[in-house]
Amino acid sequence: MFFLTTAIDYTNGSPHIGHAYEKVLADVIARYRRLAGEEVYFLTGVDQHGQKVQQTAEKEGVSPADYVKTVTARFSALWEKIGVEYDGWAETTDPRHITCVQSILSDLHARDQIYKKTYKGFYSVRQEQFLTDRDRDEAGNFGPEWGEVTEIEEENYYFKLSDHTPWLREFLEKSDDTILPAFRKSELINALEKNTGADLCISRPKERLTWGIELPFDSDFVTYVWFDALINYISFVGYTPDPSLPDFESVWTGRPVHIIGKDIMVPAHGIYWLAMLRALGFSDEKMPQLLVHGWWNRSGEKMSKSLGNIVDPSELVDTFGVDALRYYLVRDIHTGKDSNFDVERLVMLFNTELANELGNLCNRALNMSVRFTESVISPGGPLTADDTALQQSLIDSTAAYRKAMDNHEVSMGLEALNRHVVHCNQYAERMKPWELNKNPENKERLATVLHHLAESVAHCAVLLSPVLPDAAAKLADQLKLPKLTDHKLDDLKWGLVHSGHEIEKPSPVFPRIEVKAAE
RNA sequence: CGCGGGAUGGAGAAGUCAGGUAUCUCGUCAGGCUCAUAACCUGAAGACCGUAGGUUCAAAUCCUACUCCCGCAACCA
Repeated sequence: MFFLTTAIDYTNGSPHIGHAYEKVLADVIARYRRLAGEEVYFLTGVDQHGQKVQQTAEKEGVSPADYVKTVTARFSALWEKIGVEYDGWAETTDPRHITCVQSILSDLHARDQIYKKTYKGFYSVRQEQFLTDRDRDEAGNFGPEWGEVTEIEEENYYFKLSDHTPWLREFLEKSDDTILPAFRKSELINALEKNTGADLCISRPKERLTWGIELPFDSDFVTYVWFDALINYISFVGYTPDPSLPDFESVWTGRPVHIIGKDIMVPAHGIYWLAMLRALGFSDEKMPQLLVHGWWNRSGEKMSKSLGNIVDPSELVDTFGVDALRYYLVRDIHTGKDSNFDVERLVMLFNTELANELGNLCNRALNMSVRFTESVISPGGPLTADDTALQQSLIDSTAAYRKAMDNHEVSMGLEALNRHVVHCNQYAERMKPWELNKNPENKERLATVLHHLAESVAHCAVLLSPVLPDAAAKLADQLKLPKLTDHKLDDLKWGLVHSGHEIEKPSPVFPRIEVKAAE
Protein backbone atom coordinates (compact mmCIF):
# COMPACT_ATOMS: atom_id res chain seq x y z
CA MET A 1 0.00 0.00 0.00
CA PHE A 2 1.23 3.46 -0.89
CA PHE A 3 0.17 5.59 2.07
CA LEU A 4 0.30 9.31 1.38
CA THR A 5 -0.59 12.19 3.67
CA THR A 6 -0.38 15.96 3.65
CA ALA A 7 0.05 18.25 6.58
CA ILE A 8 -3.34 18.98 8.08
CA ASP A 9 -4.21 22.63 7.68
CA TYR A 10 -4.64 24.83 10.67
CA THR A 11 -8.20 26.12 10.79
CA ASN A 12 -7.34 29.64 11.70
CA GLY A 13 -8.08 31.37 8.40
CA SER A 14 -9.07 30.81 4.82
CA PRO A 15 -7.14 28.53 2.51
CA HIS A 16 -4.56 30.24 0.33
CA ILE A 17 -2.48 29.25 -2.65
CA GLY A 18 0.07 27.40 -0.49
CA HIS A 19 -2.59 25.14 0.98
CA ALA A 20 -3.92 24.46 -2.49
CA TYR A 21 -0.47 23.63 -3.82
CA GLU A 22 0.24 21.02 -1.18
CA LYS A 23 -3.07 19.28 -1.71
CA VAL A 24 -2.86 19.34 -5.49
CA LEU A 25 0.68 17.98 -5.35
CA ALA A 26 -0.50 15.18 -3.09
CA ASP A 27 -3.52 14.50 -5.26
CA VAL A 28 -1.34 14.30 -8.36
CA ILE A 29 1.07 11.91 -6.70
CA ALA A 30 -1.79 9.76 -5.40
CA ARG A 31 -3.38 9.59 -8.84
CA TYR A 32 -0.05 8.85 -10.46
CA ARG A 33 0.60 5.93 -8.11
CA ARG A 34 -2.81 4.51 -8.90
CA LEU A 35 -2.04 4.90 -12.58
CA ALA A 36 1.17 3.02 -11.92
CA GLY A 37 -0.93 0.19 -10.53
CA GLU A 38 -0.29 0.69 -6.83
CA GLU A 39 -2.89 0.59 -4.12
CA VAL A 40 -3.07 4.03 -2.57
CA TYR A 41 -4.45 5.51 0.61
CA PHE A 42 -4.47 9.32 0.62
CA LEU A 43 -5.17 11.06 3.92
CA THR A 44 -5.57 14.79 4.47
CA GLY A 45 -7.57 17.01 6.77
CA VAL A 46 -7.52 19.86 9.23
CA ASP A 47 -5.91 20.68 12.56
CA GLN A 48 -8.55 22.27 14.71
CA HIS A 49 -7.21 22.66 18.25
CA GLY A 50 -4.89 25.13 19.88
CA GLN A 51 -4.54 28.57 21.25
CA LYS A 52 -4.83 30.55 18.04
CA VAL A 53 -8.15 28.96 17.17
CA GLN A 54 -9.40 29.68 20.65
CA GLN A 55 -8.30 33.31 20.38
CA THR A 56 -9.75 33.89 16.95
CA ALA A 57 -13.04 32.30 17.93
CA GLU A 58 -13.25 34.56 20.98
CA LYS A 59 -12.55 37.58 18.82
CA GLU A 60 -15.37 36.63 16.50
CA GLY A 61 -17.67 35.91 19.39
CA VAL A 62 -18.33 32.27 18.58
CA SER A 63 -17.39 29.03 20.26
CA PRO A 64 -14.19 27.38 19.05
CA ALA A 65 -16.24 24.39 17.93
CA ASP A 66 -18.48 26.52 15.72
CA TYR A 67 -15.61 28.57 14.43
CA VAL A 68 -13.66 25.48 13.47
CA LYS A 69 -16.66 24.00 11.74
CA THR A 70 -17.03 27.03 9.50
CA VAL A 71 -13.38 27.17 8.53
CA THR A 72 -13.19 23.43 7.99
CA ALA A 73 -16.05 23.66 5.52
CA ARG A 74 -14.08 26.23 3.52
CA PHE A 75 -11.18 23.84 3.18
CA SER A 76 -13.19 20.81 2.20
CA ALA A 77 -15.22 22.87 -0.27
CA LEU A 78 -12.03 24.03 -1.94
CA TRP A 79 -10.69 20.49 -2.26
CA GLU A 80 -13.87 19.43 -3.93
CA LYS A 81 -13.69 22.41 -6.24
CA ILE A 82 -10.15 21.75 -7.39
CA GLY A 83 -10.52 18.01 -7.71
CA VAL A 84 -8.52 16.86 -4.70
CA GLU A 85 -9.83 13.39 -3.97
CA TYR A 86 -8.75 11.84 -0.71
CA ASP A 87 -9.53 8.50 0.89
CA GLY A 88 -9.41 9.65 4.48
CA TRP A 89 -10.31 12.94 6.09
CA ALA A 90 -8.76 13.95 9.40
CA GLU A 91 -10.34 16.41 11.81
CA THR A 92 -8.60 16.58 15.13
CA THR A 93 -11.83 17.21 17.04
CA ASP A 94 -13.09 13.84 15.83
CA PRO A 95 -13.83 11.59 18.85
CA ARG A 96 -11.94 8.73 17.19
CA HIS A 97 -8.84 10.91 17.03
CA ILE A 98 -9.25 12.08 20.61
CA THR A 99 -9.54 8.49 21.80
CA CYS A 100 -6.37 7.60 19.96
CA VAL A 101 -4.38 10.58 21.27
CA GLN A 102 -5.45 9.89 24.82
CA SER A 103 -4.62 6.24 24.55
CA ILE A 104 -1.16 7.11 23.28
CA LEU A 105 -0.67 9.62 26.08
CA SER A 106 -1.70 7.05 28.67
CA ASP A 107 0.60 4.49 27.16
CA LEU A 108 3.60 6.80 27.08
CA HIS A 109 2.81 8.06 30.58
CA ALA A 110 2.63 4.53 31.89
CA ARG A 111 6.00 3.78 30.34
CA ASP A 112 7.58 6.91 31.89
CA GLN A 113 8.00 8.54 28.52
CA ILE A 114 5.96 11.43 29.89
CA TYR A 115 6.77 13.11 33.19
CA LYS A 116 5.87 16.26 35.06
CA LYS A 117 8.21 19.07 35.93
CA THR A 118 8.30 22.75 36.79
CA TYR A 119 9.39 25.28 34.23
CA LYS A 120 10.49 28.74 35.18
CA GLY A 121 10.72 31.42 32.52
CA PHE A 122 9.64 34.72 31.10
CA TYR A 123 6.06 34.77 30.00
CA SER A 124 4.33 37.28 27.76
CA VAL A 125 0.75 37.78 28.82
CA ARG A 126 -0.21 39.48 25.61
CA GLN A 127 1.19 36.75 23.36
CA GLU A 128 0.37 34.03 25.87
CA GLN A 129 3.66 32.29 25.46
CA PHE A 130 6.97 31.76 27.15
CA LEU A 131 9.85 33.70 25.69
CA THR A 132 13.38 32.55 25.19
CA ASP A 133 16.66 34.34 24.75
CA ARG A 134 16.21 34.59 21.03
CA ASP A 135 13.14 36.74 21.60
CA ARG A 136 15.32 39.38 23.19
CA ASP A 137 16.35 42.40 21.19
CA GLU A 138 19.95 43.48 20.64
CA ALA A 139 20.09 45.16 24.02
CA GLY A 140 19.00 41.91 25.66
CA ASN A 141 15.52 43.13 26.56
CA PHE A 142 12.10 41.91 25.53
CA GLY A 143 10.64 44.46 23.14
CA PRO A 144 7.31 46.26 23.46
CA GLU A 145 5.63 43.81 21.04
CA TRP A 146 5.46 41.32 23.92
CA GLY A 147 3.58 43.64 26.23
CA GLU A 148 4.03 42.89 29.91
CA VAL A 149 6.63 40.18 30.50
CA THR A 150 6.82 38.45 33.85
CA GLU A 151 8.88 35.59 35.16
CA ILE A 152 6.61 32.80 36.23
CA GLU A 153 6.84 29.18 37.30
CA GLU A 154 4.54 26.59 35.84
CA GLU A 155 4.14 22.85 36.06
CA ASN A 156 3.78 20.92 32.82
CA TYR A 157 4.13 17.49 31.33
CA TYR A 158 7.09 16.62 29.16
CA PHE A 159 7.75 13.96 26.59
CA LYS A 160 11.19 12.37 26.82
CA LEU A 161 12.34 13.55 23.45
CA SER A 162 15.93 13.30 24.64
CA ASP A 163 15.58 9.52 24.91
CA HIS A 164 15.21 9.34 21.16
CA THR A 165 17.41 12.04 19.70
CA PRO A 166 20.55 9.88 19.60
CA TRP A 167 18.69 7.27 17.60
CA LEU A 168 17.18 9.95 15.38
CA ARG A 169 20.54 11.48 14.60
CA GLU A 170 21.99 8.14 13.64
CA PHE A 171 18.92 7.17 11.65
CA LEU A 172 18.98 10.37 9.63
CA GLU A 173 22.73 10.22 9.04
CA LYS A 174 22.53 6.82 7.42
CA SER A 175 19.27 7.36 5.53
CA ASP A 176 19.25 9.01 2.14
CA ASP A 177 15.53 8.88 1.49
CA THR A 178 13.89 10.02 4.70
CA ILE A 179 14.10 13.69 3.86
CA LEU A 180 13.20 14.56 0.28
CA PRO A 181 14.63 16.45 -1.48
CA ALA A 182 18.00 15.49 -0.06
CA PHE A 183 19.30 19.03 0.32
CA ARG A 184 17.05 19.58 3.32
CA LYS A 185 18.60 16.74 5.28
CA SER A 186 21.57 18.75 6.47
CA GLU A 187 19.26 21.40 7.80
CA LEU A 188 17.49 18.87 9.95
CA ILE A 189 20.66 17.24 11.18
CA ASN A 190 22.09 20.63 12.11
CA ALA A 191 18.95 21.44 14.03
CA LEU A 192 19.34 18.17 15.86
CA GLU A 193 22.98 18.90 16.69
CA LYS A 194 21.84 21.95 18.58
CA ASN A 195 19.44 19.93 20.65
CA THR A 196 20.93 20.01 24.11
CA GLY A 197 18.92 17.11 25.39
CA ALA A 198 15.79 19.12 26.02
CA ASP A 199 12.47 17.37 26.29
CA LEU A 200 9.22 18.46 24.70
CA CYS A 201 6.52 20.15 26.71
CA ILE A 202 3.30 18.46 25.66
CA SER A 203 0.74 20.03 27.93
CA ARG A 204 -0.93 23.39 28.46
CA PRO A 205 -2.64 24.30 31.73
CA LYS A 206 -6.31 24.88 31.29
CA GLU A 207 -6.12 28.36 32.77
CA ARG A 208 -4.37 29.34 29.58
CA LEU A 209 -5.93 27.03 27.06
CA THR A 210 -9.02 24.88 27.10
CA TRP A 211 -9.44 24.17 23.37
CA GLY A 212 -7.55 20.92 23.17
CA ILE A 213 -7.51 17.28 24.12
CA GLU A 214 -7.53 16.74 27.86
CA LEU A 215 -4.67 14.72 29.29
CA PRO A 216 -6.14 11.36 30.35
CA PHE A 217 -4.08 11.35 33.52
CA ASP A 218 -4.52 15.00 34.59
CA SER A 219 -7.71 16.90 33.85
CA ASP A 220 -6.05 20.25 34.63
CA PHE A 221 -4.24 20.14 31.30
CA VAL A 222 -4.86 19.84 27.58
CA THR A 223 -2.46 18.39 25.04
CA TYR A 224 0.00 20.61 23.19
CA VAL A 225 -1.44 21.08 19.73
CA TRP A 226 1.45 19.57 17.81
CA PHE A 227 1.46 16.41 19.89
CA ASP A 228 -2.24 16.18 19.09
CA ALA A 229 -2.04 17.08 15.41
CA LEU A 230 0.83 14.82 14.37
CA ILE A 231 -1.00 11.78 15.64
CA ASN A 232 -3.61 12.27 12.89
CA TYR A 233 -1.28 10.37 10.57
CA ILE A 234 -1.95 7.19 12.52
CA SER A 235 -5.22 7.87 14.32
CA PHE A 236 -7.21 8.19 11.10
CA VAL A 237 -5.92 4.97 9.66
CA GLY A 238 -6.97 2.95 12.66
CA TYR A 239 -3.97 2.92 14.99
CA THR A 240 -6.60 2.61 17.67
CA PRO A 241 -8.92 0.18 15.88
CA ASP A 242 -12.37 1.43 14.94
CA PRO A 243 -14.91 -0.15 12.61
CA SER A 244 -15.25 3.08 10.64
CA LEU A 245 -11.50 3.37 10.03
CA PRO A 246 -9.16 1.35 7.82
CA ASP A 247 -7.13 -1.51 9.19
CA PHE A 248 -3.87 0.00 10.37
CA GLU A 249 -1.65 -2.92 9.42
CA SER A 250 -2.87 -2.92 5.85
CA VAL A 251 -2.37 0.83 5.35
CA TRP A 252 0.94 1.39 7.12
CA THR A 253 2.72 -1.45 5.37
CA GLY A 254 6.03 0.26 4.70
CA ARG A 255 7.20 3.82 4.73
CA PRO A 256 4.40 6.33 4.19
CA VAL A 257 5.10 9.62 2.46
CA HIS A 258 4.22 12.75 4.39
CA ILE A 259 3.99 15.84 2.25
CA ILE A 260 4.78 18.93 4.29
CA GLY A 261 5.94 22.52 3.84
CA LYS A 262 9.50 23.44 4.63
CA ASP A 263 8.36 25.46 7.64
CA ILE A 264 7.16 22.46 9.60
CA MET A 265 10.02 20.06 8.96
CA VAL A 266 12.04 21.44 11.88
CA PRO A 267 11.16 20.66 14.53
CA ALA A 268 7.67 19.25 14.27
CA HIS A 269 7.88 16.50 11.68
CA GLY A 270 11.60 15.93 11.42
CA ILE A 271 12.16 15.72 15.16
CA TYR A 272 8.99 15.44 17.25
CA TRP A 273 7.05 13.13 15.02
CA LEU A 274 9.82 10.69 14.21
CA ALA A 275 10.74 10.58 17.89
CA MET A 276 7.10 10.02 18.85
CA LEU A 277 6.82 7.13 16.44
CA ARG A 278 10.02 5.70 17.79
CA ALA A 279 8.66 5.94 21.32
CA LEU A 280 5.57 4.08 20.14
CA GLY A 281 7.75 1.26 18.90
CA PHE A 282 7.83 1.91 15.14
CA SER A 283 10.85 0.34 13.51
CA ASP A 284 13.19 2.14 11.11
CA GLU A 285 11.52 0.33 8.22
CA LYS A 286 8.20 1.91 9.15
CA MET A 287 9.44 5.47 9.53
CA PRO A 288 7.76 7.95 7.19
CA GLN A 289 9.51 9.74 4.39
CA LEU A 290 9.10 13.50 4.47
CA LEU A 291 8.55 15.11 1.11
CA VAL A 292 9.30 18.73 1.90
CA HIS A 293 7.99 21.30 -0.52
CA GLY A 294 8.85 24.98 -0.89
CA TRP A 295 6.79 28.11 -0.91
CA TRP A 296 4.93 30.11 -3.47
CA ASN A 297 6.23 33.60 -2.88
CA ARG A 298 4.63 36.72 -4.18
CA SER A 299 6.98 39.17 -5.71
CA GLY A 300 5.67 42.70 -5.94
CA GLU A 301 2.10 43.56 -6.64
CA LYS A 302 2.78 44.53 -10.23
CA MET A 303 0.45 42.10 -11.92
CA SER A 304 -2.44 42.97 -9.67
CA LYS A 305 -3.28 46.05 -11.70
CA SER A 306 -3.80 44.31 -14.99
CA LEU A 307 -5.08 40.96 -13.79
CA GLY A 308 -6.66 41.74 -10.49
CA ASN A 309 -5.05 40.99 -7.15
CA ILE A 310 -6.00 37.34 -7.03
CA VAL A 311 -4.43 34.86 -4.66
CA ASP A 312 -7.51 33.11 -3.39
CA PRO A 313 -7.33 29.70 -5.10
CA SER A 314 -11.10 29.55 -5.32
CA GLU A 315 -11.19 32.83 -7.25
CA LEU A 316 -8.39 31.64 -9.49
CA VAL A 317 -10.50 28.64 -10.40
CA ASP A 318 -13.46 30.88 -11.14
CA THR A 319 -11.35 33.05 -13.39
CA PHE A 320 -9.11 30.53 -15.15
CA GLY A 321 -10.57 27.12 -14.46
CA VAL A 322 -9.41 24.09 -12.54
CA ASP A 323 -7.13 22.80 -15.29
CA ALA A 324 -5.14 26.01 -15.49
CA LEU A 325 -4.66 26.20 -11.73
CA ARG A 326 -3.75 22.56 -11.18
CA TYR A 327 -1.40 22.55 -14.11
CA TYR A 328 0.34 25.73 -13.04
CA LEU A 329 0.78 24.66 -9.42
CA VAL A 330 2.69 21.53 -10.29
CA ARG A 331 4.32 22.71 -13.51
CA ASP A 332 5.95 25.98 -12.53
CA ILE A 333 7.70 24.82 -9.37
CA HIS A 334 10.30 22.14 -8.85
CA THR A 335 9.28 20.01 -5.92
CA GLY A 336 11.11 21.21 -2.85
CA LYS A 337 12.04 24.62 -4.14
CA ASP A 338 10.36 27.99 -3.90
CA SER A 339 8.76 29.77 -6.80
CA ASN A 340 7.11 33.08 -7.45
CA PHE A 341 3.40 33.04 -7.92
CA ASP A 342 2.60 34.87 -11.12
CA VAL A 343 -0.80 34.89 -12.76
CA GLU A 344 0.71 35.81 -16.11
CA ARG A 345 2.77 32.64 -16.05
CA LEU A 346 -0.30 30.64 -15.09
CA VAL A 347 -2.05 31.92 -18.20
CA MET A 348 1.04 31.55 -20.36
CA LEU A 349 1.65 27.92 -19.38
CA PHE A 350 -1.95 26.98 -19.95
CA ASN A 351 -2.09 28.69 -23.31
CA THR A 352 1.20 27.42 -24.68
CA GLU A 353 1.53 23.91 -23.33
CA LEU A 354 -2.11 22.90 -23.04
CA ALA A 355 -4.06 24.98 -25.54
CA ASN A 356 -1.50 25.51 -28.31
CA GLU A 357 0.50 22.34 -28.09
CA LEU A 358 -1.50 19.41 -26.71
CA GLY A 359 -5.02 20.74 -27.21
CA ASN A 360 -4.32 21.93 -30.68
CA LEU A 361 -2.55 18.69 -31.57
CA CYS A 362 -5.65 16.76 -30.56
CA ASN A 363 -7.88 19.15 -32.42
CA ARG A 364 -5.95 19.21 -35.69
CA ALA A 365 -5.36 15.46 -35.69
CA LEU A 366 -8.99 14.56 -35.15
CA ASN A 367 -10.24 17.21 -37.52
CA MET A 368 -8.11 15.79 -40.28
CA SER A 369 -9.38 12.31 -39.55
CA VAL A 370 -12.93 13.58 -39.79
CA ARG A 371 -12.30 15.45 -42.99
CA PHE A 372 -9.84 13.18 -44.80
CA THR A 373 -10.66 9.63 -43.72
CA GLU A 374 -14.40 9.75 -43.03
CA SER A 375 -13.80 9.86 -39.24
CA VAL A 376 -12.25 6.41 -39.34
CA ILE A 377 -8.82 5.76 -37.90
CA SER A 378 -6.84 2.82 -39.24
CA PRO A 379 -3.17 1.88 -39.11
CA GLY A 380 -2.63 2.24 -42.86
CA GLY A 381 0.50 0.96 -44.56
CA PRO A 382 4.15 0.22 -43.85
CA LEU A 383 6.06 2.34 -41.38
CA THR A 384 8.68 4.85 -42.38
CA ALA A 385 11.62 6.11 -40.37
CA ASP A 386 9.50 9.09 -39.32
CA ASP A 387 6.86 6.79 -37.87
CA THR A 388 9.27 4.69 -35.89
CA ALA A 389 10.98 7.86 -34.67
CA LEU A 390 7.64 9.08 -33.39
CA GLN A 391 6.98 5.81 -31.63
CA GLN A 392 10.44 5.95 -30.12
CA SER A 393 9.80 9.52 -28.94
CA LEU A 394 6.71 8.29 -27.15
CA ILE A 395 8.64 5.47 -25.50
CA ASP A 396 11.38 7.87 -24.42
CA SER A 397 8.98 10.47 -23.12
CA THR A 398 6.96 7.92 -21.20
CA ALA A 399 10.09 6.55 -19.59
CA ALA A 400 11.31 10.02 -18.63
CA TYR A 401 7.85 10.86 -17.33
CA ARG A 402 7.75 7.79 -15.14
CA LYS A 403 11.21 8.38 -13.78
CA ALA A 404 10.38 11.97 -12.87
CA MET A 405 7.00 11.14 -11.37
CA ASP A 406 8.45 8.30 -9.33
CA ASN A 407 10.69 10.94 -7.77
CA HIS A 408 7.73 13.26 -7.21
CA GLU A 409 9.14 15.66 -9.78
CA VAL A 410 5.85 16.49 -11.42
CA SER A 411 7.18 19.47 -13.33
CA MET A 412 9.82 17.36 -15.04
CA GLY A 413 7.25 14.68 -15.75
CA LEU A 414 5.07 17.17 -17.57
CA GLU A 415 8.07 18.50 -19.42
CA ALA A 416 8.79 14.99 -20.67
CA LEU A 417 5.21 14.60 -21.80
CA ASN A 418 5.48 17.90 -23.60
CA ARG A 419 8.51 16.80 -25.52
CA HIS A 420 6.45 14.17 -27.23
CA VAL A 421 3.65 16.60 -28.00
CA VAL A 422 6.16 18.88 -29.70
CA HIS A 423 7.54 15.92 -31.61
CA CYS A 424 4.04 15.14 -32.84
CA ASN A 425 3.46 18.67 -34.07
CA GLN A 426 6.77 18.56 -35.90
CA TYR A 427 5.85 15.19 -37.35
CA ALA A 428 2.57 16.58 -38.62
CA GLU A 429 4.41 19.44 -40.21
CA ARG A 430 6.82 17.14 -42.02
CA MET A 431 4.25 14.53 -43.08
CA LYS A 432 1.79 17.16 -44.29
CA PRO A 433 -1.35 15.03 -44.16
CA TRP A 434 -3.27 17.88 -45.80
CA GLU A 435 -1.00 17.49 -48.84
CA LEU A 436 -1.30 13.70 -48.82
CA ASN A 437 -5.04 14.13 -48.91
CA LYS A 438 -4.87 15.83 -52.26
CA ASN A 439 -3.88 12.64 -54.04
CA PRO A 440 -5.98 9.46 -53.60
CA GLU A 441 -2.86 7.33 -54.18
CA ASN A 442 -1.62 8.46 -50.74
CA LYS A 443 -4.64 7.17 -48.91
CA GLU A 444 -2.76 4.46 -47.05
CA ARG A 445 0.07 6.76 -46.07
CA LEU A 446 -2.41 9.38 -44.89
CA ALA A 447 -4.10 6.80 -42.67
CA THR A 448 -0.76 5.86 -41.12
CA VAL A 449 0.11 9.44 -40.28
CA LEU A 450 -3.25 10.26 -38.76
CA HIS A 451 -3.21 7.02 -36.82
CA HIS A 452 0.15 7.94 -35.32
CA LEU A 453 -1.20 11.30 -34.22
CA ALA A 454 -4.39 9.88 -32.71
CA GLU A 455 -2.48 7.16 -30.94
CA SER A 456 -0.12 9.74 -29.48
CA VAL A 457 -2.96 11.87 -28.19
CA ALA A 458 -4.44 8.82 -26.50
CA HIS A 459 -1.18 8.10 -24.70
CA CYS A 460 -0.75 11.73 -23.70
CA ALA A 461 -4.25 11.81 -22.24
CA VAL A 462 -3.42 8.90 -19.96
CA LEU A 463 -0.10 10.39 -18.89
CA LEU A 464 -1.77 13.72 -18.19
CA SER A 465 -4.58 12.19 -16.17
CA PRO A 466 -2.96 12.42 -12.72
CA VAL A 467 -2.56 16.16 -13.11
CA LEU A 468 -5.74 16.95 -15.05
CA PRO A 469 -8.19 14.09 -14.60
CA ASP A 470 -11.08 16.04 -16.08
CA ALA A 471 -9.18 17.13 -19.14
CA ALA A 472 -7.90 13.60 -19.67
CA ALA A 473 -11.47 12.39 -19.63
CA LYS A 474 -12.41 15.04 -22.19
CA LEU A 475 -9.56 13.98 -24.45
CA ALA A 476 -10.70 10.38 -24.12
CA ASP A 477 -14.18 11.53 -24.98
CA GLN A 478 -12.97 13.31 -28.11
CA LEU A 479 -11.19 10.15 -29.14
CA LYS A 480 -14.35 8.17 -28.43
CA LEU A 481 -12.33 5.96 -26.11
CA PRO A 482 -14.35 6.00 -22.87
CA LYS A 483 -12.24 3.28 -21.26
CA LEU A 484 -8.99 5.06 -22.06
CA THR A 485 -8.42 6.43 -18.59
CA ASP A 486 -8.87 2.99 -17.04
CA HIS A 487 -5.50 2.03 -18.45
CA LYS A 488 -2.58 1.51 -16.09
CA LEU A 489 0.88 2.64 -17.09
CA ASP A 490 2.00 -0.86 -17.89
CA ASP A 491 -0.89 -1.26 -20.33
CA LEU A 492 0.30 1.67 -22.38
CA LYS A 493 1.39 -0.14 -25.49
CA TRP A 494 1.13 1.10 -29.05
CA GLY A 495 -2.34 0.25 -30.29
CA LEU A 496 -4.76 1.98 -27.95
CA VAL A 497 -6.72 3.14 -30.98
CA HIS A 498 -7.97 0.10 -32.86
CA SER A 499 -8.23 -0.23 -36.59
CA GLY A 500 -11.55 1.04 -37.90
CA HIS A 501 -12.15 3.17 -34.82
CA GLU A 502 -14.56 6.00 -35.48
CA ILE A 503 -14.42 9.49 -34.02
CA GLU A 504 -16.45 12.68 -34.30
CA LYS A 505 -15.64 16.27 -35.05
CA PRO A 506 -13.71 17.56 -32.03
CA SER A 507 -14.00 20.82 -30.14
CA PRO A 508 -11.16 22.39 -28.17
CA VAL A 509 -10.44 20.71 -24.84
CA PHE A 510 -8.32 23.63 -23.66
CA PRO A 511 -9.85 26.87 -24.89
CA ARG A 512 -7.22 29.59 -24.83
CA ILE A 513 -7.43 32.00 -21.93
CA GLU A 514 -7.76 35.47 -23.36
CA VAL A 515 -6.55 38.16 -21.02
CA LYS A 516 -7.73 41.65 -21.66
CA ALA A 517 -4.76 43.92 -21.37
CA ALA A 518 -6.41 46.05 -18.74
CA GLU A 519 -5.06 49.59 -18.63
C1' C B 1 32.52 33.07 12.11
C1' G B 2 24.33 30.51 14.09
C1' C B 3 21.75 27.25 10.16
C1' G B 4 19.83 26.47 5.36
C1' G B 5 18.55 27.99 0.32
C1' G B 6 19.68 31.12 -3.86
C1' A B 7 22.73 34.30 -7.65
C1' U B 8 22.80 30.94 -15.27
C1' G B 9 21.10 35.31 -22.41
C1' G B 10 15.36 40.72 -21.63
C1' A B 11 11.87 37.43 -17.88
C1' G B 12 11.34 32.63 -15.35
C1' A B 13 13.85 28.20 -14.62
C1' A B 14 16.95 23.23 -15.47
C1' G B 15 21.83 21.57 -15.26
C1' U B 16 25.94 21.57 -9.93
C1' C B 17 25.87 15.42 -5.79
C1' A B 18 28.77 11.40 -10.17
C1' G B 19 33.75 18.02 -14.32
C1' G B 20 33.91 17.30 -21.00
C1' U B 21 31.58 22.23 -26.81
C1' A B 22 25.30 26.01 -22.05
C1' U B 23 19.39 23.37 -22.04
C1' C B 24 14.01 24.56 -21.75
C1' U B 25 9.67 27.94 -21.74
C1' C B 26 8.21 33.00 -22.60
C1' G B 27 9.75 37.43 -25.13
C1' U B 28 12.38 39.71 -29.68
C1' C B 29 13.58 39.45 -35.10
C1' A B 30 13.09 36.93 -39.94
C1' G B 31 10.77 33.19 -42.84
C1' G B 32 7.32 28.94 -43.91
C1' C B 33 2.65 26.38 -43.69
C1' U B 34 -2.72 26.42 -43.83
C1' C B 35 -5.10 20.47 -41.12
C1' A B 36 -5.91 23.18 -36.44
C1' U B 37 -7.86 26.84 -30.67
C1' A B 38 -4.78 33.97 -34.99
C1' A B 39 -2.89 27.77 -33.42
C1' C B 40 1.62 24.84 -35.89
C1' C B 41 6.76 24.53 -38.14
C1' U B 42 11.83 26.50 -39.49
C1' G B 43 15.83 29.82 -38.72
C1' A B 44 18.38 33.95 -36.15
C1' A B 45 20.06 37.43 -32.46
C1' G B 46 21.01 37.44 -27.26
C1' A B 47 24.89 34.45 -21.41
C1' C B 48 32.55 35.87 -20.45
C1' C B 49 26.83 30.62 -15.77
C1' G B 50 27.40 36.76 -8.67
C1' U B 51 33.04 38.42 -7.71
C1' A B 52 38.35 37.03 -7.08
C1' G B 53 41.76 33.24 -6.89
C1' G B 54 43.03 27.83 -7.17
C1' U B 55 42.94 22.37 -8.89
C1' U B 56 42.59 19.98 -13.87
C1' C B 57 44.12 18.39 -20.56
C1' A B 58 39.06 20.30 -19.39
C1' A B 59 35.02 23.95 -14.33
C1' A B 60 28.24 26.64 -14.34
C1' U B 61 29.79 21.90 -12.07
C1' C B 62 35.42 20.53 -7.50
C1' C B 63 38.46 23.73 -3.65
C1' U B 64 39.35 28.66 -1.04
C1' A B 65 37.90 33.62 0.04
C1' C B 66 34.33 37.36 -0.70
C1' U B 67 29.59 40.18 -2.20
C1' C B 68 24.40 40.45 -2.50
C1' C B 69 19.22 38.38 -1.90
C1' C B 70 15.55 34.98 0.77
C1' G B 71 13.92 31.92 4.73
C1' C B 72 14.60 29.69 9.58
C1' A B 73 16.68 29.77 14.51
C1' A B 74 13.11 24.48 18.64
C1' C B 75 6.67 26.05 24.72
C1' C B 76 5.43 31.11 18.02
C1' A B 77 -0.20 25.47 15.86
